[in-house]
Amino acid sequence: MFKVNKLTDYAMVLLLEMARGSTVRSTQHVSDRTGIPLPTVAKIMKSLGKAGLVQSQRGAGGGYALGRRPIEITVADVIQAVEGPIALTACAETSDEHCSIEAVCPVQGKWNRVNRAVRAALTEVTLADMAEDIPTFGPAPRAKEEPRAATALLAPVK
Amino acid sequence: MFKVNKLTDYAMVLLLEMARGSTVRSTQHVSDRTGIPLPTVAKIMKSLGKAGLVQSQRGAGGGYALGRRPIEITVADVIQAVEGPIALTACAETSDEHCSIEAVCPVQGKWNRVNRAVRAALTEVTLADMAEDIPTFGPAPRAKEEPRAATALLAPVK
DNA sequence: GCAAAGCGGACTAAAACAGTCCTGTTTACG
DNA sequence: CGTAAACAGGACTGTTTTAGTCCGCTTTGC
Ligand code: SF4
Ligand code: SF4
Repeated sequence: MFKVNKLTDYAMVLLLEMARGSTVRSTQHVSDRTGIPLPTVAKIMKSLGKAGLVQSQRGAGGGYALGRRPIEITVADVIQAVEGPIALTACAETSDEHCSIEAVCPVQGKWNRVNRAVRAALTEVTLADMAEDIPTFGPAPRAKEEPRAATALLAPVK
Repeated sequence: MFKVNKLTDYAMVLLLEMARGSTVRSTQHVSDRTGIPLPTVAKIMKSLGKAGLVQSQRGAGGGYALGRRPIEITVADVIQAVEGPIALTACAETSDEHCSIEAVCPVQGKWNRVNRAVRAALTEVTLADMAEDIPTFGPAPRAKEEPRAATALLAPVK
């Protein structure tokens, strides 16, 4: 089953939610909106932050906002932020690992072509593409009543 | 670390080795040639066999040969044979799984575009492409002296 | 008939992942 | 200036996947 990490998938959900406005949102808020558990949201946000995909505002009333415009964030960026380098095999040029056969393997480097093709495919699609006609989030938040009083107050924009 | 299964990688090595001639080879032989442990080779061959990528010949002097021409075997084929369907997310069209957010997730289906792009990239590269100027295998077999007496005798071709 | 080889599937150890938690730092605001 | 909200960083743990092995059965050439 060739697939992306579940956390990567979630990261995309979070980013898409955040793409709906440029206000700063707390992890709590985003968690409620998406249904993804709070600690998990926090963890993912940290990864995204390090990669610069989101900006953080610390302190009371703080939270996260997109680090750059949706059209400048590619799926490849998200994967790399959460999972690390995209390297289909241990011997790929983008990898830092090594395989046990590496010394004698005649396939050495042959995967690079595939690797590049996949990366190109992942770089083609941006957050903006995926955000197209996504209306609002699901059938409304989860349980707890809308908890955005605090954050709404200091929404920097709009 | 976005990567393919190690077994998939090995599968490619095996197929590439087999692409060098149309004779039937035993798993033992292929194992010696590639340095991949015998039981592992056997396991991979079974997967490849089910997918039709290799043909098997049972009984004494039996073994495996490619199931079709190298140009007709794509990287996507190999991945699917070993790992199962290529479905980047649980909600992808090619997936048979389901995710916990699926009901309320507005991203639903948005990954299909990415999924298709990746599959296309993987389908573009064939075994023939990867086999280009691969001379012989490594610095010679492993330890044990060349053990191909038996199989060489009944090589159907060439 | 015997031995070589594949077939199917069960099993286990090791690694990766998903999720949680805790301790510390920054910052708004009363 | 104290308090509480919120992020930062990292350790930890239970679960799931993966990689690798093994065994008993079937097929087939000699
Ligand atoms: S050296 Fe060969 S076996 Fe090892 S990762 Fe590269 S292609 Fe795969
Ligand atoms: S429904 Fe949403 S969270 Fe679930 S797999 Fe699809 S995109 Fe990911």
